[in-house]
Amino acid sequence: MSSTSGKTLGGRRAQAARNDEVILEAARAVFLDDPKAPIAAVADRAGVGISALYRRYAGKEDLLRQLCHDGLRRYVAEAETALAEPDDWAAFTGFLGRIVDADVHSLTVHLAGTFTPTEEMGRDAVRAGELASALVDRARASGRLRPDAVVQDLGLLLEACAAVRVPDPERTRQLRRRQLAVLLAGLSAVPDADPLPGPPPAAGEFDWRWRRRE
Amino acid sequence: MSSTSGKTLGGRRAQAARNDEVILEAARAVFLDDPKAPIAAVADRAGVGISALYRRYAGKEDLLRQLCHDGLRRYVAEAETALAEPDDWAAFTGFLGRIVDADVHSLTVHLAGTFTPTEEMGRDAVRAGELASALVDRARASGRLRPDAVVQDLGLLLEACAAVRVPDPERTRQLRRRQLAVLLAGLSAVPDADPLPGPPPAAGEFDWRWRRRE
DNA sequence: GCAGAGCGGAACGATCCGTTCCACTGTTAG
DNA sequence: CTAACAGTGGAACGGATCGTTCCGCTCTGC
Repeated sequence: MSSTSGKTLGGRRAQAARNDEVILEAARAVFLDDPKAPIAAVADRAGVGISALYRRYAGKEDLLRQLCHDGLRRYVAEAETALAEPDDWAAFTGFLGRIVDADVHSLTVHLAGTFTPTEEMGRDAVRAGELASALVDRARASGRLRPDAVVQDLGLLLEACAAVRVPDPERTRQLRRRQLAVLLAGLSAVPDADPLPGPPPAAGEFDWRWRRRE
Repeated sequence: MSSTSGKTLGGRRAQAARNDEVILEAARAVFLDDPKAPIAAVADRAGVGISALYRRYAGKEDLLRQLCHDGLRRYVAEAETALAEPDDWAAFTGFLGRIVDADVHSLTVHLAGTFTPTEEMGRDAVRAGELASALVDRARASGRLRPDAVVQDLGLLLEACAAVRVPDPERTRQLRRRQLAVLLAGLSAVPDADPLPGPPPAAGEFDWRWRRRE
């Protein structure tokens, strides 16, 4: 098609550039469905050969790390968006809705432990925690969130939504929304409610997920 | 020790009888932790050799089937116990608490699809569904359960609790109890509550889990 | 004392999977 | 026009894993 440089490349270069995107998309879909899927499954799904993968990533671990880091960045971005929302409760629920819809939890937590994390990921994880804390604090201060809810309950909530899973992705999204609605109703402040039982989840209690497994 | 027949066997026979129990217990623990653990892990955990396993079960599939069926029977038994409880809401919540504590959900659903089920299991599954329906209907009729909750929401709830998982089993139980409390609060009837979104989970929508995977 | 039930665990064969490697193809610089 | 080569498909390789079998040993029950 067109020539040496400019917006739209033609021929081989364009195909390569498009493959960058196609491969990442396929990897997301495949590893979301099964965190320990073989790398060949990603290639198949993307409709490319295995070489196309290894040209871009040093190995499986590299791809997984990138995918997970993308999820983490998305989490941070959505949290920042939410903090800009004036309504405290809407910020909280809107944030969770978007995270659930985008399946960010599966991208991060379920992939963790399959690779050695970078230091930058550690920093982003800390930042994610801070932002989440801010959102929870605001929601609690607004009086809409029950007083005995803590930040770590977000982890339980997201895990609960991510656990919902049927073959059809769109139906999965609907059912997760329903699950989220139940959980949010359960986390809403109501007068004379029984307090939540047991010691609340503590900071760092879920850190083991990030340590290398296997 | 003692002789040919009687309550307490001594020696080899006794060891064999005890192994029956030890092996089942080890299998439960191992496969609850990882549904596709190798069979050798069960032997190790039980402190026996692999032969001791194969003497009792035709193969891995056989063991998994038995384990799953045990879970199903436990589910049915707990549901029957619950139906005998006069207080409608206590029957409902008590049932769920016991199922969550015993991790029956992991024993059944997470093991399903790894073996070809027997007809008897099919019948037990139907019965389990009927009993669960009865419990939900009673809870809803009592006015304590929100009107737009359906039986299949129990599946989502149990999945959500089973998804909570930390290395320490006792702590896992505590956190699951907390999760259960949130979900039950969310499923409780409150005046002027927003209805749950989306088409509710339908009958048979989760049957695919029981079809053979891999 | 002996037949054999019960057992431990090595060995085997079948997959499965990450990674490497090579032949091929269309593009692009000169 | 053509030589180099970036980009690619996919076969092949080596290692790991796991279910199952098998053999030799022990200790019991008669």
